[in-house]
Amino acid sequence: VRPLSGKEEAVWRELMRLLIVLPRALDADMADSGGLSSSEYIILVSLSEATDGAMRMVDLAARSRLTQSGATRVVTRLCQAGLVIRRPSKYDGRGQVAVLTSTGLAQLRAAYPGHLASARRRVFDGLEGTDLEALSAALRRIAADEPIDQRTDRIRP
Amino acid sequence: VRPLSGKEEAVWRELMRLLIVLPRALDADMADSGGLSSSEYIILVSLSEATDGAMRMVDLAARSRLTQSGATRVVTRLCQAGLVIRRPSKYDGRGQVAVLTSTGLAQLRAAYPGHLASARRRVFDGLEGTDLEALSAALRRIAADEPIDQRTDRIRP
DNA sequence: AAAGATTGACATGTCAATCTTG
DNA sequence: CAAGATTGACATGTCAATCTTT
Repeated sequence: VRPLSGKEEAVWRELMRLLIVLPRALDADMADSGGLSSSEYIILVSLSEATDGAMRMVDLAARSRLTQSGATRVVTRLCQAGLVIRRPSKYDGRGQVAVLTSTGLAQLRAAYPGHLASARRRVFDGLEGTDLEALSAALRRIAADEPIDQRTDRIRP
Repeated sequence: VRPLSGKEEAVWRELMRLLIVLPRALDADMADSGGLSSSEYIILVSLSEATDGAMRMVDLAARSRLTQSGATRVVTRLCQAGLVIRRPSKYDGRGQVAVLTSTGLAQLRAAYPGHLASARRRVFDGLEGTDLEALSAALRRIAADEPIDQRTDRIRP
């Protein structure tokens, strides 16, 4: 395999730095402001965007890009905190559905301003004058994987 | 704070995806090929680039962007595997120095081709025709922090 | 007191195994 | 048997406390 060119090397280093530094910074911000971890936040956002604030565990795992077991763990935490409720699927005896509670929605809304500020500060403040379309296009090509289709609580094929 | 524009939103989503997906993909590749985790790899690379393959724990932690305690843990693992040796600093009674062994260097070299292939496959194969300079410049501005100065094994001020 | 290094307690999330239903 | 969900065992890395040396 051909070694990295100088420019590639530069991209690689920045990318590796980002992978370490950015999650830490964002998580620290979140801990300060809302008290929600990033995984918890993703789960809540996913639920809030779904119909009736409800999603099956598999879909939730796919959407949040956690393992199924990881999703189970996070949802368990959120249930204990009263932000989410678990109920069995009506259509599939194997299925469990996580449902966002009103408390959960409230907490999510309360966390939003902090997250926004964090995104601005850590990412977009530095990107004034950058071609954002080119940037997101480039990022989209890195570690590209299949898009995640929206599914519903039904029996699966 | 001003909400994210459409373009910003797109960048944000891709960035979040990357932060989750890319480390997993890279770690999986590494586990397959060399048997070194990414933290172990970073530590070994840092040592290999230092004079005499030796570095103080603090500097190693800064360079690898781990906590001091995190660095201690990784180095402990590497010592047990015989890839690194620990010795006290000659100049500072508080200091410990991690030294790359010949076995460690060999293992690092053995892991290199796999890492290169992984970098190409996961990142650069998708970036054909992308302006790499613009990309690394953009990445550099995200979560920017102070650069890490190269230090030596001496008494500190 | 401050810096360097380590350790204990803990949080998080993965993998493999397990249980239930389709 | 395959899919969905969960649990046990484990790896990794952080924070706070501790010990030693400056």
